[in-house]
Amino acid sequence: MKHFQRCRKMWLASFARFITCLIACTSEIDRLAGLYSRIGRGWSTQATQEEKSFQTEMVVEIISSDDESETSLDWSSDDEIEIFSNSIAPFSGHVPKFTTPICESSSSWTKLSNQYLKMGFPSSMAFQAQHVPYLGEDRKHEDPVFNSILTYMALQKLPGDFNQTSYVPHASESARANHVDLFNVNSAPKYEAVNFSHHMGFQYDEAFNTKERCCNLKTPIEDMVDSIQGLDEAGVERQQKKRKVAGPIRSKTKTTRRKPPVIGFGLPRVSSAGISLTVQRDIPPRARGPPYFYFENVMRAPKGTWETISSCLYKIQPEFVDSIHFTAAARKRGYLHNLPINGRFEILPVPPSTIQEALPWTKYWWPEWDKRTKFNCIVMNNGWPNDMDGIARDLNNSGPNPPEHIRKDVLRRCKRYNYVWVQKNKVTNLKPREIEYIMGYPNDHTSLLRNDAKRYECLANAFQVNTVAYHLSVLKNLFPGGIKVLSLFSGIGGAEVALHRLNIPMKLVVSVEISENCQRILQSWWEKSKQQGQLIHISDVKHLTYSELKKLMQKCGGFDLVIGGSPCNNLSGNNRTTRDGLDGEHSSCFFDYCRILELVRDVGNHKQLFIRDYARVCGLHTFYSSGEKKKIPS
DNA sequence: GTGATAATGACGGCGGGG
DNA sequence: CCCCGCCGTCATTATCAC
Repeated sequence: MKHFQRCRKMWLASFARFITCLIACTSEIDRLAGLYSRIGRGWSTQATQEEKSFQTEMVVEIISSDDESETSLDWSSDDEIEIFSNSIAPFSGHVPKFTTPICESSSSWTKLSNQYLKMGFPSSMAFQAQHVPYLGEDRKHEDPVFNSILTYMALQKLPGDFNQTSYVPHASESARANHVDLFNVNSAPKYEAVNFSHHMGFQYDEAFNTKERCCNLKTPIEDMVDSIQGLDEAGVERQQKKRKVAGPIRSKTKTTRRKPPVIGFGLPRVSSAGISLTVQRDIPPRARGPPYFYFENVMRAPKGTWETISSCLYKIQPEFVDSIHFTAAARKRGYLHNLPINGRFEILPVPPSTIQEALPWTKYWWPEWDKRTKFNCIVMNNGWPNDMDGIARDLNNSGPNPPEHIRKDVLRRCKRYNYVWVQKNKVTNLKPREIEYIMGYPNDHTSLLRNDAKRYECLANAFQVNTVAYHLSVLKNLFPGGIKVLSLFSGIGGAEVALHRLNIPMKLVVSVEISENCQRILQSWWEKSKQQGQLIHISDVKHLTYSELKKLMQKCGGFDLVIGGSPCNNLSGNNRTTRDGLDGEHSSCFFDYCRILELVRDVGNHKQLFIRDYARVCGLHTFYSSGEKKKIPS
């Protein structure tokens, strides 16, 4: 098996290289065509109908895991797709000459700026264009400038929170040497370039399509490889050889059960175009919506955690999704919900899918031996100056070709803290606005916090908007007139931003969030994005008692969606001191989520509540200690 | 008190090798 | 099947300067 896996990897890598060549041609044509056609007609304020329908067509549903009985679910998983995407070289490797870093304090108009002005770009943008490191004598590489300007234009014309005013660098950011912060690139949509993963998914699946295979993640990877074997006969020969040595693969899979992959029920960029697949998901009748619910938490929780979560939430199987399929950073999370899973679509614009697309200016100092194309999970600890200086010291002391052990150590630290290259041999961590961009939030969403550490904390605890929006997109047709949301553990409002990006009107949002900073951020965004509905803040889930909730629901007429990701502090692998599982101080709020969800459902259905219902929901856990017991009607 | 800086492993999945 | 090393992880806490 291991021989075969190695062989499979090699084969997939070679196939990826083939596709890369193919795409290098097609995407360049597409890109240029798109670029110049947009120059002609300008940017549309929103995605065109064609773009929308194309996106919709790309949506198919794929079964992600084996259909075993719920008693023998195995929540651990691996990611076959990642192997595929990671086998691709990060970028071409051609690094244009860039000798003089362009200083942000430069105020003179360059010839190029004037050219852009003549083309009709606003002066502010033309001015910013000269701050891009592509400029200089090597004029072959000015396309990225164009792209940046165009994305900025799209940004300016996007509705709602994406048409913020121009970015003025803070003093601290200005001091960030050589890091040319092409302001709105950070929050810019990515219309201009054909998304690589997107293409990969399309082409990859096309290969299946031509073989008339059902592209189904339930299909063993061996079959997938078989189905595209025609493209690489040599690979098949190698595979067959290995098989002879290693023995029949399928007989082995009977004894060693394949774990479900780290992807959910169909992902847009790893699915096939034009193949309609449906998913039969077993949701017990008593769990069906409305009201709908959506729960999120870390995938790599201590053993048994997701079994407990599932058993408390109607034994529905969670879908495990890595946001790496939606943006440039990994974020392995479990999502448990009773939403429909057919008819999902991605929100536009799609975010950049690689580091190089998200932060293009880092390419120039990016050493060829750093093969990263994706960030690891965005966490609170982003490294510290001493560590970054240490990397520079190590590399400077080791000459132009650092030895293997130095490279390995540097790479390990870069991966751990998501460092990016901003000078020769110099790295720095991601800045808050860059994280906002990758996480799918509007520019400066958290900027009212002056403390960067607090911003990092808020963002590390937030939803990845594109991923969540993909799941919530099915609500668009269900609630055309607007939706009433109970948002538990709202944080910085990932769910709200996602709904807004989906253009689903929020008639009412009751946000339960204990952090005042997060409340302020959500309130600020709510006003800034000119929401028409009502936003109510509640400070703590513990305050949302039966009587309070009943009062609330009588006033508003019930909720359509209960959404939230309970605190992960005691579940995260990063926690070295208090990783206590669901019994932990913070993570036990999960049981409050269950309690409130059940209340919403029962009050909404005008059911009479019994103590045994609470006991069922809460187990023998925290609920009875919160003083609520006395208020339970008997 | 606040903010910046810096240091602190364990756990579980995974894959290679015997 | 087991062992072992590698890898990644919505974090917490002590210390110091202001």
